Formats: sequence, C-alpha cells, structure tokens
Amino acid sequence: MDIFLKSVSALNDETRVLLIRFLDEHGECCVCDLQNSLDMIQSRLSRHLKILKEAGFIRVDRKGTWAYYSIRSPLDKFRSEAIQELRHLDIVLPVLKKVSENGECKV
Amino acid sequence: MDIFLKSVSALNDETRVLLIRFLDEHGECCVCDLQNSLDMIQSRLSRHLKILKEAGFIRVDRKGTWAYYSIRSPLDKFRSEAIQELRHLDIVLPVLKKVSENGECKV
DNA sequence: ACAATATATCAATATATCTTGATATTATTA
DNA sequence: TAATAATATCAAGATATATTGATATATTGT
Repeated sequence: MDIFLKSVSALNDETRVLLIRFLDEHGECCVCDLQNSLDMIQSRLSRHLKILKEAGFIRVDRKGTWAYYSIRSPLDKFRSEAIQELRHLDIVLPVLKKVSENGECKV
Repeated sequence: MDIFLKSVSALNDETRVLLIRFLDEHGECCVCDLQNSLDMIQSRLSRHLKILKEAGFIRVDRKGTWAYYSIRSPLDKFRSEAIQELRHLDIVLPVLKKVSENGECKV
C-alpha cells in the first residue's frame, strides 16, 4: 500500500509532473540547470526532486558539488506507464538552459 | 494536465484505494452495503465515491433510492494499469455484507 | 400529501502538503 | 584552512484535502 501511495502521491503535483516531463525530454540535468530553465527557487526544486527520487522515478548522479538528476532506468511497469501517460498531456515545456557546462551558473 | 492529475489525485488516498479494491473484488455494491462492509460513515463514503466517479474509475447505476457502484468498464490503459497495480498490494479486504438485498439495511 | 429510507451535500475542524526565505551541509579551490 | 559555490534541510505561513455531524434531496409506499 505504502509503496503504491508513495508513487501516486509523487505524481500528484503539477510541479513534479513538469519536472518528470522536462527530464524525460531533455535527459540528465543538474539542479542549477533546472533552476534556470524552470525558473524555480532552489529549495522548492530540491524538495520536489527528493520526493521524486524517493518515489523511484528519478536518480541522482553526484559529480563534485553538482547533482545530476535523470529519469531512472529501468522503471517498473506502473511507473513507465505513468511517464508514457505524461507524454500525452499538452504541457508547455520551457527550453533547456544548460548553464552548468559553461560556468554561468548563478544560483 | 488536469485530467491526468484528477485520476492521480483520486488514487492518492487509502480510503479510495480500498474502495476500488473492494468493488474490483466483489463487483457492484450499493452504498449501504459498502457502509456495512467497510464500517464507514455515510458522508465519508459518499464523498469518496463521488471523487472516484468524477475521476472515471467507477460508475453508478441508480435503482430507486439505491445507488449501485461498480468499476467502470471499459477503462483506458492508465486507469486499468493502476487497478492492476492495486491488485498486487496486500490490502486486507473486509468481507462483503450484502444487506441491500434482504432488507437489513440500517444506515 | 406524508412518512420513511437511501444517498448527497454542507459547514466546521483537523490534518497534510506546498511555498518561501533562512540556515546547514558538502565539495572545490585558493 | 578559509572562502566560495552547489545543493539540502528547516521553520513558518498559506493552501488543499479529509473527517465528522447536521441538513438537504430524492424515491418509495401508505
């Protein structure tokens, strides 16, 4: 019960749906890329990334002080079905601003 | 976005997960059957049934003053996948007390 | 039309979740 | 070892959702 509700409650938020779609579309991003691209303050982003990670949707790869987040793979049937479902929604995805790779990261 | 989030937020509650599992297991039930079987007060039950109905998981068949609820069929891919997922959870399902058919209904 | 019954809705309170700004942690570099 | 930068966590207030008891609606039978 708890595992299922954890997945479901992770999906039950517009911000997290947007995050999943963004990572699904653009692949691995570090937190400051997400901040700049999605125009979210850092604590908010960090919170939602943690919830998505603990619900098994995304993973982190730490490289120094950077934390690179991406969709976890492989995903179980229910979670991948959910992500499929998200692809059909008409969400306006902001463009990716990759600041982590050219030293423009201003948090 | 809204349609998806409506389905997801409908699933995001233990009471409603139990209701779906119960109807999935026992088939069509009227509200007073559910009250007696699940030991829930009527207003609470009515609220959750409404949410599940509006999210497209269940349907109502009114016969006189009785309202018979059941899992909607056919279901789209995501919703039926979700119900599949619920079958794998180890939820203790109360036994069905069919009071609606023998006049024992005491609300 | 009236009474009784099944179900739905409402209002108040309780509980959970989200957002923000401040602070803490961790890794890098001088 | 300081200083800086990226990320994580915390505390307070705001918002949403759940529960309960009371009331409303609708159908049936007298």
